[in-house]
Amino acid sequence: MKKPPVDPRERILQVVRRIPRGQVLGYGEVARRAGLPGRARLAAKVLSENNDPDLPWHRVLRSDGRIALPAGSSGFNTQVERLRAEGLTVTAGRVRGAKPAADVDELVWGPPR
DNA sequence: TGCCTGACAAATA
DNA sequence: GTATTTGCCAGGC
Repeated sequence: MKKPPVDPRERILQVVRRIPRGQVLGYGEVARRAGLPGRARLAAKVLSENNDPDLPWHRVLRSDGRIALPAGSSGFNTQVERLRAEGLTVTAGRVRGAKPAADVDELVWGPPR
């Protein structure tokens, strides 16, 4: 079986990396799928520390479906632009047209046996 | 070792 | 629908 990284940070990055284009996840959801229930804030910190251009961090939103970063910020601007580029609609920091990536579990943990 | 902060979540008004 | 408060856990100093 595939053994996921032991480092919590790596696991979170792994989950975020498997989010399909046009789909989004919440910090709490990402943490839970990474095997770290209740570590939503840790996921946020990890994303804030990350510097990987290939990491679709912009697909990670708050439980309210809102952009986590403050409107007007550089990160906020980038996130909105990227989401729109994927066919989604962003209004007032809110994301529309996107649905929770429920099938990410299989993408992360491999084939569903 | 102890205190403060944080790209959060859920509940309440 | 938004604004506030409380709780949870890890990381940094």
